[in-house]
Amino acid sequence: MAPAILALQTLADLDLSECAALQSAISRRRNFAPRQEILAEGAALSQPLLMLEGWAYRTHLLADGRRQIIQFLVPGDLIANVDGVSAPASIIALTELNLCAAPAAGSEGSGLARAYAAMRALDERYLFRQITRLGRLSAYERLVDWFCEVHERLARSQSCGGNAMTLPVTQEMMADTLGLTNVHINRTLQALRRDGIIETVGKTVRLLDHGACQAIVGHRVR
Amino acid sequence: MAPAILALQTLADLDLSECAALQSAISRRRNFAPRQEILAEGAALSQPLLMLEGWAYRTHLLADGRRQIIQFLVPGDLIANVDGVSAPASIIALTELNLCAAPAAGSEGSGLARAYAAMRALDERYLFRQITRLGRLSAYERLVDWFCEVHERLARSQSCGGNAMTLPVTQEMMADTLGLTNVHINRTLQALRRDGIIETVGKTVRLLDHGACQAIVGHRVR
DNA sequence: CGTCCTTTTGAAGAGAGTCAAACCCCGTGG
DNA sequence: CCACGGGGTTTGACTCTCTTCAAAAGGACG
Repeated sequence: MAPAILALQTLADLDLSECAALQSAISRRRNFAPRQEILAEGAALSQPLLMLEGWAYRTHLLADGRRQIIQFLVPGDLIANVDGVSAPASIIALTELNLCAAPAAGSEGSGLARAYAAMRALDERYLFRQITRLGRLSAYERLVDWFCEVHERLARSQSCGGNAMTLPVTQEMMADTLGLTNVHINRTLQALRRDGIIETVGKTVRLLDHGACQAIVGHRVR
Repeated sequence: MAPAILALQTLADLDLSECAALQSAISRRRNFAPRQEILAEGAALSQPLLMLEGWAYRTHLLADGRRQIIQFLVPGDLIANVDGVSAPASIIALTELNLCAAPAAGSEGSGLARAYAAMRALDERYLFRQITRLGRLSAYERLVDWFCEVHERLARSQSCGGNAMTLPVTQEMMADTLGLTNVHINRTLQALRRDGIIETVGKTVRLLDHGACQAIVGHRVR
């Protein structure tokens, strides 16, 4: 089963015709190479897209070269559109990736409509979380919180095995995501390894002590 | 004309019946006192709301007392809901305020539907901007950028005269919005006054040199 | 095996935080 | 009318997290 369908099914039950519509859309998927721009800032998008496989990221560039990565997009994520409104940030493929047009939701209360709505609500929740992370967490806490979030999102499409996940993300990109420098990311990762919070093998990160993560981040009141 | 209607009209043309529906909703508005909670984090919201008058803010609290203000809500802003999904952050009235249920949009391409969609897109754009602000701007730049954004949003409902606007916001709240401390906000405001960027009289702020603001913030690539 | 990207390390510096106290404004009540 | 109180603002001195700059080391790949 495609990761994207798995992710949507965790949000609402999809009936057979909806799964068929998804499969049909998937059969008309588009492929992107790493570093390829999926959507330019300021461009219009004629239809919502659904991430199928691979990673992308949404980013803002400042004229002096500073970059802020707004969020990463993983399988199951939606790229919403509003007719006549231009994209507020560009989206760039991080890995080889596939996406397709998100099939129409049908009637208001349909499973697909509910799944889309839930996914959009989740998306907003993650944006709020990113704001809190940047505004009020220390570097150490930002990394832990971010790892937890990424794990949660990958788990939704079963794209990670247990507590281990493979992140196609350089330390410089983590820095641009978390509002830090690559140097400081590097040092903070060392601290996390030293403290037995994570274990890294190449690009694979294992969250060793999920309880400790919750404790660190978990002063976040639900 | 109600500020909220003015704001929506800047986003899409509304026909007479839509204005009437808005007026009717406004006649059934609800009033909130300062500091009153409009929506608790984790609570469900049965219908979307429309801000009519006054200010509110959306906020996250951490268990150790740290606070992040996600965004301010001003007249014309929508508070979206998704059935069965709980609110990701609480909303609190900052001033005496009025809001009402957002009237149903009618058919897909109606003026009201387009206005709502455009407002939601704007909202997302401001969230992205807040992320970039927190992640990549200095304290000085954050304040300038934030003042520009607030001005733009108030102007939409004609809630500010020219370049002057009255912000019912303490320096401590600015700090919790911009990821800084109240002490540092205070010192940075002094720098802005010294540099002739802003002028303050009580809670009223005047943006003196809109060009300079654009230049400071304007390395933001459109 | 050389090249390019990424990670790692060191030393020094700056921006923002912390703590504590004074000051100011403004509404309240004696 | 003025002392009182309380939130908000301002100031000073000191600290610390994170940045900057530069260079070395590691790894993947043609």
